[in-house]
Amino acid sequence: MGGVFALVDCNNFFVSCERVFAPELEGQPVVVLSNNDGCIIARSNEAKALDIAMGAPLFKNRDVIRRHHVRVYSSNYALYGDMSARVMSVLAAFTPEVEVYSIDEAFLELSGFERRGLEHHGHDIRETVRRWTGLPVSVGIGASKTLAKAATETAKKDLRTGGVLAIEDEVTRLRVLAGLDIGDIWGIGRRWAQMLKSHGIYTALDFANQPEPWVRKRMGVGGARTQLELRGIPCLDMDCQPADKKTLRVSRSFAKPVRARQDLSESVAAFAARAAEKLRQGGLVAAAVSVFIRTNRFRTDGSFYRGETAVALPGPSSHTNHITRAALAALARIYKPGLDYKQAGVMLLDLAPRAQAQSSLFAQPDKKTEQRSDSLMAALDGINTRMGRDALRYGAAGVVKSANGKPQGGVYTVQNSRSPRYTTNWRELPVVR
DNA sequence: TCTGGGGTCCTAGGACCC
DNA sequence: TCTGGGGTCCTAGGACCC
Repeated sequence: MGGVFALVDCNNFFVSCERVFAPELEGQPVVVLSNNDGCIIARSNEAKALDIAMGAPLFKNRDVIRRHHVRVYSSNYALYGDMSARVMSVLAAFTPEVEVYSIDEAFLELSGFERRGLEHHGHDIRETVRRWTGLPVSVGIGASKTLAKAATETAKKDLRTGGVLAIEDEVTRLRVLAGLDIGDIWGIGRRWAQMLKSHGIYTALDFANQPEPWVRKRMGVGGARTQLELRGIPCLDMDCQPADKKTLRVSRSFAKPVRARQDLSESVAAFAARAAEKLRQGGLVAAAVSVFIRTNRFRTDGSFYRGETAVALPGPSSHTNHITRAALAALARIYKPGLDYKQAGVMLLDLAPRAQAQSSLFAQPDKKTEQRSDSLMAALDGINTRMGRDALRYGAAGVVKSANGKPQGGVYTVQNSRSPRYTTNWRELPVVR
């Protein structure tokens, strides 16, 4: 009994996507930046070897970047999203049981492939993805998702594995867990790793062997589940249908602090409009809108302010004007004048499929009004699809103010070194000579 | 000077009800 | 003046993930 779980994980995904279209980056240190070019969110192996940390601010790494000629890219989500879809479709050819876990990872259920040899099968997957997409992946296989994750970690680090490792017997399981730092276990984050180390628990094996009640008491059901999974008892099933989203968020940091209420309102209105658009794309409606604003959270002088509040919509809706109005009402309750705001966001709550959403008893709009406003939204989305995002916007979202001419609806953002959208924009297709 | 964005789940405590 | 127990719902906060 029990399943066979494989995890396929793209190596240094964002960097690898850049390399597919710029092969001269092969062997060079490369990093990819977050929004506003603020943090380093992906690193090539060469960049990792220079001790450039994940999530580190760019400005703290200027020196090492200059000294070692590290190539720096702004993030290009249009490209990464498209490359991700290609990888997932290759994986779907291997088994119908694929769970897309994140932009660069998927779980596969491989029961029945044991006779062929699981590791052999893993190599087959790895080479096929490489051939069809140009992307390198690692494959880990085990009796639970957490063991598959652990196997992938090890396959990545240990070059002798050739990028594929299957945990098929007890000896291998013990060896892998003994070589895995507690903080590298899937489900054990920074805080818990710190807590466990303070109790002398350093490796995944130490943790797996800890008495269950002790783990349960300090780490709750989540910790207990991780422990069982490491022992080879699966607690997490495959989840091939993407779950229905419950919340949806649009937020940005500002490249420059925002103080004026008008500017903040325009940004929040722009986030609300974008959130409503995402909502309609998903065929969903929201019941409430939450807004947050915050000043610089890295300030140490105690001046940090964070305000957040939610406002219920009159009834479940996906209409830009309903959502914007609620967002601005929420903003009015938390805005404090005279502060330098660094970040703001809009979150839509209690999402439900549009088809089964019930109108509130108190806010039943007459059919005609509702139809008219539905077709207005459809027209808005249609134009923005054809002409590019934000071709048409509500006045509340303000005018274009980005530093590099990219329309962002009242938000001040920068993106200085984005690669072309090779695969999703006709004007930016790679040219073969 | 400069520090991402978008999610999920669990738990503890309070309000409220019977 | 004395004074129960249990269930449910909501919220805030904390942990985790990529």
